[in-house]
Amino acid sequence: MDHKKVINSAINELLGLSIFEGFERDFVEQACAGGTVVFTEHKETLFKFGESAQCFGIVLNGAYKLTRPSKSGEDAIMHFSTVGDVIGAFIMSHKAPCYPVNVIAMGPSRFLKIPREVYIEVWSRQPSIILKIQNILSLRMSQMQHQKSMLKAPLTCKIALLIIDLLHRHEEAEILTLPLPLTRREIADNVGSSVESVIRIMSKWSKEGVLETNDQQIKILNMQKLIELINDR
Amino acid sequence: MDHKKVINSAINELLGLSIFEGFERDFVEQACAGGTVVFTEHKETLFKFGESAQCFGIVLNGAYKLTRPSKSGEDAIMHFSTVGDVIGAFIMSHKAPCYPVNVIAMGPSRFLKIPREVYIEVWSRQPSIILKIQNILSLRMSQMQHQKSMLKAPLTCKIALLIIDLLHRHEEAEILTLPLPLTRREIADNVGSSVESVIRIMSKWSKEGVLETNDQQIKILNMQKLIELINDR
DNA sequence: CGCCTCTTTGAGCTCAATCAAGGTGTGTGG
DNA sequence: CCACACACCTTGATTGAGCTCAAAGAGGCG
Repeated sequence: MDHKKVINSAINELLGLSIFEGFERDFVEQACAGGTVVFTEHKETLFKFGESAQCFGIVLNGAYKLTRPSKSGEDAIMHFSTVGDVIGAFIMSHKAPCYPVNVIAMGPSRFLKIPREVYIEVWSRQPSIILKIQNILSLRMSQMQHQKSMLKAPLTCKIALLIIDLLHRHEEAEILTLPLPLTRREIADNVGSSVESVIRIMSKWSKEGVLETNDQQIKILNMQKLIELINDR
Repeated sequence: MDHKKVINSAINELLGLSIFEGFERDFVEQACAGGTVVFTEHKETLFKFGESAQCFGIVLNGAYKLTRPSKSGEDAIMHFSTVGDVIGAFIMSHKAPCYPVNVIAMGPSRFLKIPREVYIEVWSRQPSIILKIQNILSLRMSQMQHQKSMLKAPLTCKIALLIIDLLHRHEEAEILTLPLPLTRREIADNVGSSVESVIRIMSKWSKEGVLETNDQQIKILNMQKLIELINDR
């Protein structure tokens, strides 16, 4: 059966991710029972803010942005989820969970979607996996806090921080290209500024040889400079 | 033995808090094994940012602010913890945990301090309690996200949001006084602005009869107005 | 070709930061 | 008991980082 095959290969991918590090294949299969692999194309919405949350899951491929509506026009971006990130698991244990963010694909992406019941019956009974999730949440939290501590810093710092954070998603230190396609608008919506300001700062960096972008792929040339910017003020 | 008595009365208090709602007294006693009740006076530091985290615990009384150092002078305030809030539990399952924030008392406060081993041996083995903690974390997260979505909103909105959030800590809707003493500087450090700006906005509100403050106790007179401010833009 | 998204640049303006100065209340030591 | 330091609050004047508005070029796509 085709469906079965797809799930199996997805599970193989999962075994390589940090969340299931050290788990038996058997358990992972249980944890993904009833799961389906969803393909989303660029800008397609996976979950919608405020809707009843019947599923959670794991990013297999590509990236998603988590946004919240804000009256002032554009939605604010809360977080960028890349491969291996868990989305929606934190709220599965609520009584009547609603998604606290929109989840929108950035480029074509793949997601393993798992029904809430499986969380309740399998995940939430296994302390080791809840703790893994808690670690993911706590990492996300710590990123947000770092950002928050830079509220009074100039915009350059905030953008530099975002770039460094995204770069640190790779295990390997030598990779210098951001793991996801990123528009200036998305950067602005994440750091809470306007597109124009982001553009002004980044074109200055391009001229100075700090980074280069083609087709929304951002490559860092002078990492040291960015780190200095973050620490300086 | 005196120590025993203190702990016992602390456990009685805990049974009334939402985190241990529906738990047996027996389990709560295990969960607090080795715990000590700590008194901290105003401005005293309970935990220090970056230090090895050997303890976590629960606020019994009063309030604490969680801050992060930021090069630009004053520390940024990440969160205000009031009665029943759990501090530090999220990082207990890390390999070599360090406190990600300073924890500083706001007014004389009481805290039940529990050693890390108890977390590892008791808390982390009990899914129901990990889930409770996850809910607390997720609430805190959701507050931060709400704040983040207001990044582009004018300062008035941010302050109004903070006040409403703190007010919602009470179960009872009719209480209109903030549950903790709050200086203008602390408000500024939380929303990421300067003291002077906060003062300008709040004195305007005082004149308009939206709220009144005496001795750092803030009382809301016109809640509706604040809610409008948040929603308007 | 027209439509759309993304990027870019310039000009002007605004909100809130900064700087400066002064007021009040509390604690501390001579 | 007074002098001093310190924390907090207040108000005014000045300034600047970043926002808004406007206009336009560069792909990509049906």
